[in-house]
Amino acid sequence: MSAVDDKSKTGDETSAPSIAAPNFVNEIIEEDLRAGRRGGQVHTRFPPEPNGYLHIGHAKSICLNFGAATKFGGLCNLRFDDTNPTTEDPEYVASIQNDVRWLGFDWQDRLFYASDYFDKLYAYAEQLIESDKAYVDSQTQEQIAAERGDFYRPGQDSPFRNRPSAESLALFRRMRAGEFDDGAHVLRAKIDMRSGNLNLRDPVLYRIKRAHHYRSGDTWCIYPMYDYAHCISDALEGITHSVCTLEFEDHRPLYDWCLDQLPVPCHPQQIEFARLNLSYTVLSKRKLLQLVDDKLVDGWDDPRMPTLAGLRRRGYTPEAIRAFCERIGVSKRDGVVDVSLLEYILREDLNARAARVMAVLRPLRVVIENFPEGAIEWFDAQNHPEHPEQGSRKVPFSRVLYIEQDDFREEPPKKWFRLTRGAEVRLRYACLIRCNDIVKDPQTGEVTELRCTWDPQSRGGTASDGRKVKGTLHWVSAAHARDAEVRLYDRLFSQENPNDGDDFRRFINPASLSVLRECKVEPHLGTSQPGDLFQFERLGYFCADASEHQASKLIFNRTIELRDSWAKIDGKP
RNA sequence: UCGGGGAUCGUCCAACGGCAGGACUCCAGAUUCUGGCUCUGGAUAUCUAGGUUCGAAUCCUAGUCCCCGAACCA
Repeated sequence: MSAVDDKSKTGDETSAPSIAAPNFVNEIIEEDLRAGRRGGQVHTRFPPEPNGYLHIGHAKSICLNFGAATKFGGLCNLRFDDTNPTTEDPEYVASIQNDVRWLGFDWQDRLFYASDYFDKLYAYAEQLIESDKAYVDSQTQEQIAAERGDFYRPGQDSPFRNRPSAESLALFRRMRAGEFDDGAHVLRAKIDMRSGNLNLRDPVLYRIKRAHHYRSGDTWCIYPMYDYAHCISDALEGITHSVCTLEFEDHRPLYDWCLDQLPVPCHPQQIEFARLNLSYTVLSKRKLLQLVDDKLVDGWDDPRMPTLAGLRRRGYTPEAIRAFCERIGVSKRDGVVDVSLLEYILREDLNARAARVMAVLRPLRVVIENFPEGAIEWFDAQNHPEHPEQGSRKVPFSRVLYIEQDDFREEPPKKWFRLTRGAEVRLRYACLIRCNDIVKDPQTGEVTELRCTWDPQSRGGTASDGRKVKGTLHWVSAAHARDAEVRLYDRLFSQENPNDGDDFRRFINPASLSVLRECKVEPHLGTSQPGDLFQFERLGYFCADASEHQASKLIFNRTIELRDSWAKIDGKP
């Protein structure tokens, strides 16, 4: 895991999240404020369970919750919903805090854990029993399940449902004291076994689970269930608007029921929105975990992962992710956002900020025959043509250069602007060259070298006689170039909806990563630091790998290609 | 067959009884020392059927389709 180290900010840019765009959640909050409800306060929370890394779907929720708080002058808490010790891990707790901070949000001193409320939750549970709103059921899990009925048949009351509350209380205390085996008893709410909403058919509130909790250790052997713990945690923190995803919609009556039975400080309003789905991507914790466990990717921060850690290592900026979350909006319709929107916003952000450099990924040797051996010309190259204030740098030019193999074709197709025998092109920021001859490997017939001449009158890139060339190529001087490894990342899945079939893993794109080990980059890149972002001119946006890049071994990740309209033309018949 | 939710360009989001709009994608063109960026133009939508109304994406009625729900997961 790479530390939070945001190299992506340029000096004059602020990382302050922009004000949340209007959406139906904000409209509800605004209306509450207008009507003077909830004491005129806005207090939200982001409540992850620490059982996996955060992904871009969580970013939507984070932006919504923190964004609403910011927009209305309120607060947003970070709370770990850690009520299931068997799946949770401190590694996740650390990564989640790291990622939320990196995204640009601040919970200040309001970092909470549901596990810190275990005492209070337990005391409330005793109250529930005393007021005959909950009872201890001593049936097996199977019996309870069978009794619950199904969608079409009502449930049946448990034989223990009318157990005297004193008896339930005594049993519950013994559950807590560790006198029973796992599963021997559960605490259930006494609601309505015939409800059409299965969540109200006497849901389990507490279960016995002898598992070591990463925070509370072995203090507890009973743990509260989500429906019971979440609403009370919200109330204890004074949450006004409890925003969650659509699948909790029919849990809302239970959320409200619990709070109605107890003398909690307040009764937050649960509001549900549609979770993010992205084309060519999986966003379920289960599947992401499987990718990691099965080593189909290189960990949670593999640059192909939609995790915030993966996106960060890939070269995404927090600003781009936030802009994306704003742009997709918030609604109750479940849909699939086209990943090309994410890519568009990424390019938009990177185009504005990334310094331009030249790098040759698949080198083809070029000899400038009329350029003296050992001589060097230094040309001035702009760091960012759209931001001249970012200055320029000197790039060395000499007799032997490298250009991209893709930029030469012996038999050029129509509309070919690049190099071919007899053609003239510009080397970016340098000069015009013409290709006179080609050298081939006598065995393979592969083109191994281009023999060219330069026009000394075109120094800087424009011909003295005003003649135009259509093609401009990037290049590096062979003698001055640094070697680099470049990792070309592409979409992890080749199927638009990888969740479609029986096994999402068969849609993994076999070309999602290809490693190029013989790349040549301009000397300037020798001083680049892990995390630095660049545009390799004419190729795409790249970042120095956050964990493996070093001065002695340059490693760049391709964040995203530049749009390539030539590929379209070239691809046509 | 039960409960909850949702249906607007290919995709996402707007329009809150008064000209269906924006963004992405796609197509065409201009510009360009990045076949990038930028700019211009174009294509494409109100689930269906009735009703209310001067006027309906919006209100009413009846359908249709899609999503979620039967963990001692969250």
